[in-house]
Amino acid sequence: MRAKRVTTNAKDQREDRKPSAAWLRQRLRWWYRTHRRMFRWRTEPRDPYIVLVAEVMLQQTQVWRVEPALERFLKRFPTIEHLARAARRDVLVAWQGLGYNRRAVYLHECARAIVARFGGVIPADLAQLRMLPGIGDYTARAIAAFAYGKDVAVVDVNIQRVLSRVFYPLQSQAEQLPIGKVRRIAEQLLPRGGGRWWNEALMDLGSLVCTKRSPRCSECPLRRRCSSAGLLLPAEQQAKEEPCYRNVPRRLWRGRLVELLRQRSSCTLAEIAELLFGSAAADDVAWLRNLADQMASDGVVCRDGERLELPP
DNA sequence: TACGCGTGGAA
DNA sequence: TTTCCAAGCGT
Repeated sequence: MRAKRVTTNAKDQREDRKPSAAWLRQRLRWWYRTHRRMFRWRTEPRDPYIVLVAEVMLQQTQVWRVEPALERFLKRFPTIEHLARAARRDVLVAWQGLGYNRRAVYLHECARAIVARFGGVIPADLAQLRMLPGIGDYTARAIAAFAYGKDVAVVDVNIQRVLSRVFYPLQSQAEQLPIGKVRRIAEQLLPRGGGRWWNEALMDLGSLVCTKRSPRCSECPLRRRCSSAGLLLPAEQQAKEEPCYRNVPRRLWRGRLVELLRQRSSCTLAEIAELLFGSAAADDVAWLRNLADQMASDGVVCRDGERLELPP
């Protein structure tokens, strides 16, 4: 008769499930061979410019939305030199449908900085990448690993979620370990020479299987050693309030304003207030002027007196 | 550190 | 219909 394992508490029992790095690498490499996703930014040989544009587009944005936008964008701006030379307005027009229009401004300035400072060669060095506008910790690591095959641990929200769940027993689908803790784990796990495939595999697993809501644990290659397999329950939602005007969140007004200026070359504040609010009352124009000024400081619009347009 | 920043399909 | 969410970044 087999003696029952003696455990002091439930947590210790879960700790036993933690997989070794070797096991994880073997399982994930096997899974990745048959389940990896192919994208324009993953075609070989890797083009760092395509990786850069794609990674900026992918910030907080789903793949299905980025794929067609990236094709349009690359047709319009085939090289980093084309992008650097372009008018800001054309970059914002090409950004249509992606949202977070400030990213287009950052990407444009990023391209200009790379042409000016690095002769148009996108850096492979993390510190140099981090100094560029719109390139944060994630994107710098993504470019180093995916474009140049550097052995750096990439931690996006997908990888953070996968590693959090695998190494710690989580009961809510919303829970995850702090980013710093996850990065330490990720750096320990990263196989030599695995900068590309390992990070992509973890990311694909998080996107396809270890999803935030309704994770497909039964299809997961890591389920036998995952601390959270079978534990995850839906998170209780808690919406937070956004600053609104006329019952519409401020950033929606920002989006509508940029979209309006994509269609028309130039408008007065009063015309825009009429189009957006159906009213050009003094309060509405004043509120719009304030909005436009902040957007101008973000670089997504250009205000000349009472006229508003996309920046040249 | 917490907040503001777009979009539109899915739940 | 409403709510939630998706390869983050800068301030």
